[in-house]
Amino acid sequence: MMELTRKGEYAIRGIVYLAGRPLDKVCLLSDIAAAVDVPPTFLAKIFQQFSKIGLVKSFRGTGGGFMLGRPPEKITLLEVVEAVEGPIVPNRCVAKIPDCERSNSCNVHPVWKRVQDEVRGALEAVTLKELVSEE
Amino acid sequence: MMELTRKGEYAIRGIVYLAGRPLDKVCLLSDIAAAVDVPPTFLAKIFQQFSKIGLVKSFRGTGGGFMLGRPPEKITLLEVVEAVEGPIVPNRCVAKIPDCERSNSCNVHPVWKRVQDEVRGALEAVTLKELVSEE
DNA sequence: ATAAAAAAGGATATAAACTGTCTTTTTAGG
DNA sequence: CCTAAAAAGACAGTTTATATCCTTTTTTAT
Repeated sequence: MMELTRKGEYAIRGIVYLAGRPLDKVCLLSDIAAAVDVPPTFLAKIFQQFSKIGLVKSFRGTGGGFMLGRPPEKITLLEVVEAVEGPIVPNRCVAKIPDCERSNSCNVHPVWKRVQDEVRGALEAVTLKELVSEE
Repeated sequence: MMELTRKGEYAIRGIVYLAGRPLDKVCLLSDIAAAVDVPPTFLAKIFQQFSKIGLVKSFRGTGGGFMLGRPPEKITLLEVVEAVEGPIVPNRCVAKIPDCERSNSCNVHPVWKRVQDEVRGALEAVTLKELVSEE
């Protein structure tokens, strides 16, 4: 239960790798994909999503590729995960548009709210800077 | 992401309802299903899983049905959820048999471990007793 | 201008998981 | 023996996940 999908896993690997490269250098998608061992076509879709919300900057044409959209310490793991997986919603009742009417009377509801807050908190507390392995 | 399935939702509804009934009374599955608005055949599968691990006691034949296997204050929400959804595993790397070898060197790994611990903790802190609505 | 490089976008395909239903079997009571 | 009820197993439709492929657009270099 509550499992990150491949897409999420790949997304993290890809952007963490990018965060570990020289920040002013454009990286080829194919290079990133090879480095983190992810199908290039799949990673392309992921980076398109990143690009749309500014998590990465993309450059087309010869010499093109990707750069981090912001310094690594300004990008949280929560942003990365939600970019590709959507919002953290442990149960429908705590979604933005909940599809459960009894939320008010339901005693389980606050539990899911708490789970949601804790997960979001844990992911928001971590930035890409802390995730790049320094050696 | 991280969403409880219908099965999980139904499981909670069903067993919380049972916990709110007189504890020594056997309840018909069909009655429970009707009360909590869940397809009876689906709920049957769920209660079979409950029964196997002793969360509920089942009685076959005429006059049969289900009873809570333990007092409500001795059953946690975590048990109920894991009974039908399997273990709480936000990422494969924190599963019992992880399929990621780099767990040692990976900086993301401790984050998922933390998420796992917090979710489990939040669900374990709540018992069925607290979930039955008293009015 | 043209060709080549690279990302963007769209369509498609396969497999797995989710959400059930149906049928048969087992157990218990009257 | 007959009926009530859960257990067990098979099956089916839908949705989501996991990609891949192809075409288009943008940019750069020749």
